[in-house]
Amino acid sequence: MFKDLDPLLHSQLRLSIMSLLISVKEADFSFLKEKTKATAGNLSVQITKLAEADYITITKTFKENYPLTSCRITKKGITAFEKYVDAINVYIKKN
Amino acid sequence: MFKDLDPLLHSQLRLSIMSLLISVKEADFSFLKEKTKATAGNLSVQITKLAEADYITITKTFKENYPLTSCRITKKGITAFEKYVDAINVYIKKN
DNA sequence: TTTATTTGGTTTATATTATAAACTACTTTA
DNA sequence: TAAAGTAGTTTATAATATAAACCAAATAAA
Repeated sequence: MFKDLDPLLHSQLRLSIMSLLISVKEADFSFLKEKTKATAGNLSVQITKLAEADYITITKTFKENYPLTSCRITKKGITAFEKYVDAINVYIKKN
Repeated sequence: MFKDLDPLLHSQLRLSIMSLLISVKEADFSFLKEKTKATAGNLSVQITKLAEADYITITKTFKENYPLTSCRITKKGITAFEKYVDAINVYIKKN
């Protein structure tokens, strides 16, 4: 009846991050923080989890002397997201 | 950008329960347990939470000597569910 | 008929998760 | 050179989900 919802994606913040990365392909920490309205700490934790699952890649560089953390979604991440979308639709599509 | 997802509905089991109640209108404990594959304890906890929020009503009767717990979705529950559907669509609709 | 098993749950203890607060490290500005 | 700002990370705590243990009554088995 109900497919399991990938617990890694079934989290408000991680889902927002993935949703953004699906559309923009690359986003830095500040952009994600602003769009999601998350605290920096929370965002840091959640992108790390997504990266550990290979759903995104995190690249750390410097931009004008400041550290810059950039995120990109991976193929695995896209697949997982699409699977999540299919699964949640079973729940939210009435009847 | 992202609407908040009602935390009461953003739970796999509670969402399954609501999804079922949206379509069947009334369901007893065993039915929900079977469809959701939840443990009885978990199901008991989650329907109680939904009832406390007035998203469902719980009616306890007896059927052939055994206790029978029936659930129905309320208007408030339907509204909340519809709002949740709108919100989650912001996350899962690519672009 | 008393013992075990099943039904239909609830309560409670634990594991997991999410979150914010506190902290680190460095840069810029006054 | 002290204070304030940038860009994060780590950690402590609160909230949540879940399963295990439990309870009460009914039925079946010995």
